[in-house]
Amino acid sequence: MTTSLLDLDKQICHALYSASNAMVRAYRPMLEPLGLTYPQYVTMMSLWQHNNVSIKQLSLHTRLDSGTLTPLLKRLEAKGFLLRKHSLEDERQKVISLTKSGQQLKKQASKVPEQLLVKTSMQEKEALKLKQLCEQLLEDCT
Amino acid sequence: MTTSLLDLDKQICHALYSASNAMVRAYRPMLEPLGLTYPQYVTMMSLWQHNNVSIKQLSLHTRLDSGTLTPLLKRLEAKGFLLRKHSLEDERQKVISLTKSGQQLKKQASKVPEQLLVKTSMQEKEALKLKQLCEQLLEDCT
DNA sequence: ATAATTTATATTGTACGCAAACTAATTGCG
DNA sequence: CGCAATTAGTTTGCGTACAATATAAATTAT
Repeated sequence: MTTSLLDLDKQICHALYSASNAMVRAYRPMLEPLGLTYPQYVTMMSLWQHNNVSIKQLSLHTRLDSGTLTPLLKRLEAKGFLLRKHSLEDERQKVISLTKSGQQLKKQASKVPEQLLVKTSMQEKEALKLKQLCEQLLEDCT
Repeated sequence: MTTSLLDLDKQICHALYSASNAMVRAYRPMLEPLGLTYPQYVTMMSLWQHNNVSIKQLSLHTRLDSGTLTPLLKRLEAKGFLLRKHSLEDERQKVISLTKSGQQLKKQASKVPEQLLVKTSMQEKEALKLKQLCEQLLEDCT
């Protein structure tokens, strides 16, 4: 049993992959009361910042692609959190707009970030470093 | 449009999630010639280190759960990279063992880590920091 | 203006990720 | 010993993730 670059325990990407999955898992019990999955929560966060946007804009901001967003948005619409109207200026586009219910959900969601932080032993400085490194990797992979 | 903890651009987890997805995407063209997806590549890396293991052991090392591994291993078996024999000592267990072809694949795979590194602007020190932070988060979420 | 190209979104098919429920083998305990 | 509890792996069902393909509207180039 020799040692090599392929050793799983040396792989940065495997650590990243596992951490991302673990993070999504940690969110689940907090998001379930809101009726959201993690990607749906990301989408709602985007819409709470910028309402009445096209799917393209939403895709750029959330980094979820349109093939993922189309069915995801249908599910959020089915839950009554948003509407998918087609744009009048450009018939190709759809305009995604929050319903009252979707807007109100933000209040409940506002407790989620702190709930998660409690779980974490990470200092703020470290956390910011992690974010910066992820963004750098993201940049390189794009 | 006010500012809040829920702003997507402030979210560490969103950066992590996006980076992980981007990383898997970046691997794809390198793994496709080997006939592997990223989780399959992770599994093969584990087996190149420790052959003839149970699914439980594989699950602990790869951090993929058994519900994911069962069908994934069937696909790797269908591709001729491994065998799923049942254990003689404990009839509940399966022993996963690489075929000749699965062992030989390691040679081709050995070029993958460097190919990916080339894409990256990250210094080795930074990369190790990223790995360490991911492992810390993983620990906290577990 | 009409054709060619580009753009926005939707659809399809394959492969995870994982909770939950299930099956079968093994262990532990009274 | 015998049965309850545990353990290993499988199955099911839902929701992504994403390449590839399709469709329709808008833009551009001729």
